Amino acid sequence: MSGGQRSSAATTDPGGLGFRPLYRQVRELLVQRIADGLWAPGQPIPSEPEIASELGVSQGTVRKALDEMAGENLVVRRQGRGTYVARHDDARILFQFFRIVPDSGAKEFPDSRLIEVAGEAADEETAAALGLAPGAAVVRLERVRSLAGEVCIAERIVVPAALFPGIAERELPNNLYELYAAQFGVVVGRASEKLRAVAAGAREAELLGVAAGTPLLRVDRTAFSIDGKLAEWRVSWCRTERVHYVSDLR
Amino acid sequence: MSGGQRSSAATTDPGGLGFRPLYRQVRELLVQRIADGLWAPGQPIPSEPEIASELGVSQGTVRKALDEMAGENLVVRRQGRGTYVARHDDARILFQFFRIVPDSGAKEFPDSRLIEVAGEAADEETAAALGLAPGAAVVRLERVRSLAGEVCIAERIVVPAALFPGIAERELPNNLYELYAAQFGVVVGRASEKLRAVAAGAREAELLGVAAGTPLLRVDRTAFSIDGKLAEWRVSWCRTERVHYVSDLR
DNA sequence: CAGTGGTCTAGACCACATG
DNA sequence: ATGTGGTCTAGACCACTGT
Repeated sequence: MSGGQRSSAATTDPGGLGFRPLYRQVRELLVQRIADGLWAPGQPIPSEPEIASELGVSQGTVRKALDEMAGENLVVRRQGRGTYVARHDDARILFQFFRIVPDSGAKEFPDSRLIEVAGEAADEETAAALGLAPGAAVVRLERVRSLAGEVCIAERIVVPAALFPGIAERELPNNLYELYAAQFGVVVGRASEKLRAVAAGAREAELLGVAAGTPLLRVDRTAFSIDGKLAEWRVSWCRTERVHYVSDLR
Repeated sequence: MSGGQRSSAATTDPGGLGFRPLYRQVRELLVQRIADGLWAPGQPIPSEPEIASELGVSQGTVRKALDEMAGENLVVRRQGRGTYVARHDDARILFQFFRIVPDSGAKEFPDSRLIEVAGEAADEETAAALGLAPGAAVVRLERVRSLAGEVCIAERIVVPAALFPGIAERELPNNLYELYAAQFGVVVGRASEKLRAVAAGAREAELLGVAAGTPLLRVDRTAFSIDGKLAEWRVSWCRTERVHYVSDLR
């Protein structure tokens, strides 16, 4: 095995169908260990040489797998220290999942005031959004969020009860994704948002203290765990007189 | 020079200040060649071994530079064929810079109807947005765009006249970024958007055929060329009854 | 077939963090 | 001093695309 490629499942693909590089197989294995909670958020994982010898591949292959994972914010690499499983701490949420920013001033984590939390059966729209059967058990949560001391977001969050057993009876923190990961092993890895301008309805107008009909930014988010499960449906209505939503195109 | 690191400007940094890896220096050089138009959009660049021997570095280092550039959509790599300078064709614009999508149905390139184009002096707001001195020469362009046959976007675009000499006298295509690159050597590499919900003013209401006061999604875009120059300021007002803006968080 | 980018390995040295 | 990740090199082989 001096230079040259190992003969493994990855090489020679006479069928012509899928060809999976070795480093992707390694990546999948490592992601699985995080998804399974074998390596916990905030903790260091074994060093590159350790993983390489354990799996019988070269350090370069492990490196490539970890580099991809770092690019997806699954791990954090710190030169001289080690590679750590990423945490959903406030800083990360702010950077990765929270796009609403005061017009003048830096990003900050919004305060939350809980309005209601209730277990219920999914109606048709909810079931479709979460990929569940109509009538499946879900937990709905409503809250109002403030930025720079001003109420500006009304939020309705719905999650499958099956993924978060007993969540309705819990104390709910401001940062929900950290709770999902730490208490339920559901690590949110990506989300997709759809934005629209809408007129405030009676409910939103009341919660936000604006006149009905006021233009609001409606943000419709679907969040996925790192192993691909649909984890959350969230709709936010936001007053954008003094804040805006940022989107970087690159 | 058998294995081990070359002794170059990159190694040994006793000052402790900036340390620039070799592959970043290579990357900068290659980006410059694209920005200077030495390698034109759509054309293949020399192969990895050619570049490596020209610059006296290993192929792996060139590869790492090109991989970064591919990640920023500056080049496109095609296995078995070569590496090409990325073009601002419709498909890329749609993928990278156009986020408004019909509620049901796939992404499509919007039609444009030009309303007005005029050279003028930058007012204070425009100057601030484009990083120019107030009174600097700019070109303003207004148009209305349709998706799936329905008028849904009113757009005001302002560019510095200095970067685009004579643009006001030209025929203006639907895809402006391709024109910027091909005719003026301004390659747009990234953009930043700020989104708000606003009530339609008289002007937008007229252009879009809605009642004044209708909630509209206002998208405020600042676009930068790959060498970092502020290239365009664009404000779009969008009806979002049947379309929405997508934003992927990952 | 030859040429391109893509993967994999092995080994050396550098920068960084900690003891 | 030791161990971590980061850079750089050299070389082999694989997958893909053309001739």
